[in-house]
Order: sequence, then structure tokens, then C-alpha cells
Amino acid sequence: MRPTTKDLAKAAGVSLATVDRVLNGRSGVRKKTVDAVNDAIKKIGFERNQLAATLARKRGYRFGFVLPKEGDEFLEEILVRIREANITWRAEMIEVKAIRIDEHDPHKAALALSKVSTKDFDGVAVMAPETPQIRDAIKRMRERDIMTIPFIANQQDIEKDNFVGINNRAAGATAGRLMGRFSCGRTGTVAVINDTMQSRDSLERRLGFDAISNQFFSNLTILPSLETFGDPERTHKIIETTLNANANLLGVYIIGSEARVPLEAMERLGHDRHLTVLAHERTPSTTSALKKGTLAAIITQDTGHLVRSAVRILRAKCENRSALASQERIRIEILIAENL
Amino acid sequence: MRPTTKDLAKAAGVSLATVDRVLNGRSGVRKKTVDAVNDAIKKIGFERNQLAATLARKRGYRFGFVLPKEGDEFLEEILVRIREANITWRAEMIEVKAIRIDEHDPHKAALALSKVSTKDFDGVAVMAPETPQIRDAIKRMRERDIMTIPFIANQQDIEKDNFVGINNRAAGATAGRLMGRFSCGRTGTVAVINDTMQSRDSLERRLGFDAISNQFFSNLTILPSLETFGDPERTHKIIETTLNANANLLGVYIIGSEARVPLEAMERLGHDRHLTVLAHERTPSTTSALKKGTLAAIITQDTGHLVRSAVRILRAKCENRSALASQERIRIEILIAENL
DNA sequence: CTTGACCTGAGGTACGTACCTCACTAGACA
DNA sequence: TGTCTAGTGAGGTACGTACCTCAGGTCAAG
Repeated sequence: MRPTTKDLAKAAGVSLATVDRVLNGRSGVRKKTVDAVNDAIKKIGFERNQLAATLARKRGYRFGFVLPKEGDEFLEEILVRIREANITWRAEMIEVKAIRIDEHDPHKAALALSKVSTKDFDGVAVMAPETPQIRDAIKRMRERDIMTIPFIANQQDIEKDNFVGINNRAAGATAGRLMGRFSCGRTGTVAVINDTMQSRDSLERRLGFDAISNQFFSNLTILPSLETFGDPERTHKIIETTLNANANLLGVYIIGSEARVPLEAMERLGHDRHLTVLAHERTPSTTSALKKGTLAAIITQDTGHLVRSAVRILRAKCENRSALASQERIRIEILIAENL
Repeated sequence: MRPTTKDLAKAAGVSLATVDRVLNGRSGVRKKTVDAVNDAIKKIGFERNQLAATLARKRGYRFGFVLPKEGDEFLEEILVRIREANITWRAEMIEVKAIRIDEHDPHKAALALSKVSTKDFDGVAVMAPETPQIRDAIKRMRERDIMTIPFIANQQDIEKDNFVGINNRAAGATAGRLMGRFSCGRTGTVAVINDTMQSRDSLERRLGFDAISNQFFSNLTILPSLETFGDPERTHKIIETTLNANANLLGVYIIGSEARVPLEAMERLGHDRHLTVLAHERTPSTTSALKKGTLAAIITQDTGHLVRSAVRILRAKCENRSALASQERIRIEILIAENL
């Protein structure tokens, strides 16, 4: 049988009350006694029964997902997974909620984060650009004892091991390799399209893409990144211009996570050019483009896994445990029509 | 607040004891009363608190993984994940264990399965070839009230929706598409290597591979499958023969899940032929071959996900719930050096 | 020596469910 | 009329932990 708090009390030579004080970090215990209890924990291999603990606490955990206010299909995917997570963990008394922030207005965003209170949330996963205001807001949330982890978008200064998301340099490199192999040694240019190159994630993908191209595929010339700023009209225009200006265009790499608009433009303007088009994230648009053949491949991460992983890590942090690393590594997936 | 059994008793106009009898399927309750309780469950939206339930039961669940006695790296991967699963779910009182069977001796295997008792296991995930003896043994386990699901290797007749594993036809098709794209339109032959073509999974992969090749890549001629029967010497010999007999060999598709020996042979005998080699399952051998460039890509399934999914489904079945389908779909993953 | 701050123990209740015993009732049957 | 039985209710204990109160103890400062 697994040792209980009672066994622990006996082993440490203290009362149940003291065990409780130590386990839950309450004050009023001499350092010496704390050590004695901790030694006993190791000695008898005590492990808190989380079932009983959460039952006794009369409430489970509430976690928030800080997400941008604006978004298209990829964001919707995440919202769906958050709804699913509520079903998955209802029996374990875990509730999950989205918190939307205006990512283009760092002040408003920071303000929204400052309103997140211990009363409402035990922890939050933050998907937000890396600005000083956000960084500060995160720091202050932690001071309020709210567990905080970066989500999908990395925040440089935060402990790296808790980041839930992919290595974007590797994701870009993966795209680079696929572009190279699919171009079959032909000589030509490749266009790179993105919402904005301001974000760290985009930069890293571009870096990874360029590194592989330069090293292995000298037949390809990668053009400077084109920024759409999320504007459909502008997107069409720059794609049209690029197609006209590059007769020897072989491929297009859509860096951002919202590929719908660029893909629509590609289907309208470039369907007769037999281009190798690569995009990120599995969404209705990318999926259908893959089936139609507009897209050669999708580089994606599993949104369900992302959300569940964040929840597991937040819970582990709340319970002062460490999560199982191998379960939480988010994989960079390659999708083609056959393995959709 | 969530309704409890007490609320349910009040709503149904019965006592707690009766509610307990109905919820846990005990005898001695009139049909009319059972219906009344079930109606009340729906009406007030009662949902059993699993935390409290497992705590009160004084024991969690014990699940078994029926695996072949013999195996190489892929099997070892699964064993590692089973060990990890024990860590993941220790707090929820779930124990997982491997049960090894001799898959080449259907009688012994069936005998081993017949020894699995309700005392030791609440449910098992079975990875075994589809023979009449095994099918029978599984049927009898179910009669003994042990939850049983097919694992990795599908069993045709068992309810399909509980199968934990990938669609092998799609996996073969994925390999076919990659082989086609990587061959860049060159004309030549492709060899297919496998332990044995006896298993349904191998056949399905081959079918998927052929379908894509025939439809889209008429430049490729797919050779008949070569069977190694797990014998290293034989493997070397048939690979050597194939290499010598096919001057225009473009690629090799290793169908089986244990690719170590064929890969070693390829590295020894075919490293100067610039072949496109594809294999299944992420293992130390395939990973290192991918890094070295011997392999063009790996088509794999996440073993951790497989094991966890099986556990979640078994638990759901024990608790008379349905698992969340979207979480349990095992993905066919493509690995190249960049997204390892 | 007294005071007060700090530490510790004893004992309780509660969480929501499982599982047990016992008593009671209504109706069937002899 | 009495006996039997299936169905039901009342009440309890237990699981392992959290959280509460209160009583008593130690020890240093005054």
C-alpha cells in the first residue's frame, strides 16, 4: 500500500497537523521540523494522493489561456481544443477558459493581464508577442502566485523548460528541406509570405528556412519576406506582383499561422504555375488546399496536444510536481494529402 | 455546484442506497425505480465525481498491454512508454503492465490470454496477429468482463471504434507519395522489404503504397515484396541480390516496424547508390539513419500517444463513459532530419 | 519570574462516493 | 393467518487529504 499522511507523520515523528503544515507550505514550523518531514517523505517514498487532495480542497483548478482578440482559423482551432479540454477534465475538476487580449495594443493587453486574479485563475498559458509591457505583466502575475507559462509564442526570458510549443527554427528548417526536395534540383526563386516579420516566431522560421536552403539547395534563391499585415487586398497585390516579376518562381512559403488569405490569393492567381506551396498549421483552409493540390505540404503542430500539454504543465506546477517531459514535447508534424 | 448523489436521491425520490444500487448496477431494484433514477440523472445533469469514486473504491484500475515476446527496437519503445504511463497516472491510481505472448504460437498465446483474470486486470490492450485462437481468447476475456481493445495491430471483427493505432493503408499511401515525390520523375524500380507479408498491417501498407504509385507515379516500378522472416543473414542476402539485379533501383521501402536489420544491410551494401529509403517507426536505428542521410524519411506513430490513448480508452470503458475521439486519433507522422 | 511569541499536537469536520448491515414494507403464496 | 422474498430506506464507516480550533509546550526577552 502507498504510504499516507498518517504513515508520514509516524515516520517523521510529528503529528498529522505538522505534516499538513509542511506539505502545504503553511507557516509556523521550525526549519528543523520541515527537514525532518522532508527526509521522511524521501525515506518512505510518500506521495500525496491527488485524488483525495482535490476532493478535500472542494475545488479543482481553473486555468486561463491568454489569446489574441483577433485571429482566423488557427485561433478558432485552439478555441475548439479549449472547449474539449473542459470535457476531458471535468471529472478531475479542472476548468479552462480563454482570455482574449488586444495584442496590437500592449497597454490594453497588459491591463487585461493585470486583472487576472488568484480568485479566478490558478494559472494561465500566455500566447502573446514579446513586448516589455507583456513581460512585465507576466512577472507581476507570478508575484500574485499565478502560475504562468508561455504558449505557442515563446517569451525569451521566462524559464525555457515550461514553454509549450514548437521550436520554430526547426519548423522553418523543415519547410526549407521540403521546399528543396520538392523542387527536384531545378533552378529558380522562392517567395516567402508573412503577416509581419515583427514576431520572434516568424523570424525564427525564416532563419531555419534560409539556413537549410543555403546549405543544401543552392539552386534556390529565396526572396525577401513579403509582409501582408493581415490585409487581404494587400495580400493579393503583393502576390500578383511577385508572380509577375518572377517567371522562374518555383515555390511559395507561407510563414504565418493564418494562411487562409494568402492561400486564396494563390489559388486565384497562381493555379497554373505549378508552384510548390508550403504553409503552417492544419486549418480548414490548409486542409482543403492540400486535398486540392494547391499545397504541397503543411507543417503543423497538434492544437489539441498544445492545449492539453499546457493544462498538464500548469496543473503540475500548481501541485508542485514536474510534468513528464517526453509527453509534453510538441512535435513538428508534416502533413500531405495521404496522412491528413 | 455540481449535483451529488444526495441531490440525485432527492430528485429521484429514492434513498442514497438505491441511487448507489442503480449507479453501480447492483441487483435488487425494480425496473421502474431504475428508470426513475436514470431520468433524474438526465434531469439534474448528474455526473459521478470520479475523484471521490476511485478514492472510495480503495483501488484504481489495472491495465495490461498484450505484446509479442519477441521484438526489437519498436517494441522496446512501447515498453518505455508503458513504464512512463505508470508515472503519469500514479496519482490517479492507474497501474499498467506488459503481458508478453508468443505470437508465433497461437495456442500458447491464447493460453496466456485465458489466464488474464479480473483479479489482476480491469482491461487489456491487445497487440497480436489476427488468428482464430486469438480472436476466441479475446472474446472469452470480454465474457469475463475484462475490457479489451485492439492495439497497433487491428483485429477485424472487434468494434472498430476502439482500435488504438493508425490506418495502415494511409500509412503505406504516405510512403508511396513520399517515394514518388522524392524520385523527381526519374524512371526506375522500387524494392519493398518486410519481415513477412502474413500480417494484415503489412498487407494494408503495401496496398496503400501501390495504390499511390500506380495512380500518380507511373515512372516507378514497384517490385514484389521481399520477406526477411526476421533473419539478418537472409536480409543481407536478399538486399544484395536486389541491388545487383536492379541497376536502375531508385528506392527501398521498408514496410515492417523493426527496421534495424534491413537498415544495417542498406548501409553496408547500398550507401553508394543514392537510394531513397523509407522506413516506419521512430527508433534509435531509424533516427540515426535519418541523421546520417541513409533514410529519406520515417513514417511513424507516436508510441507515447498510443499507450496513453489505450489507457484513456480502457478507463473510459471501465467507467462507462466514451472517450473524446479527437484526442484519441493516432496521427501518421512524417519525420525528416529537421523535425526529429 | 512573567510575558508573549512561536511551535506543535490532538481532535474534529468535510469532500463525494462505495460498500456494508439491518430493519421495514408490500405483495405473493401456502 | 403466517411465511417468504424482493425491493427499499436509514444509517453507518471508510478512502486520504485539507482545513479548522484549541490547548499546551518551549524559549528568549524583559
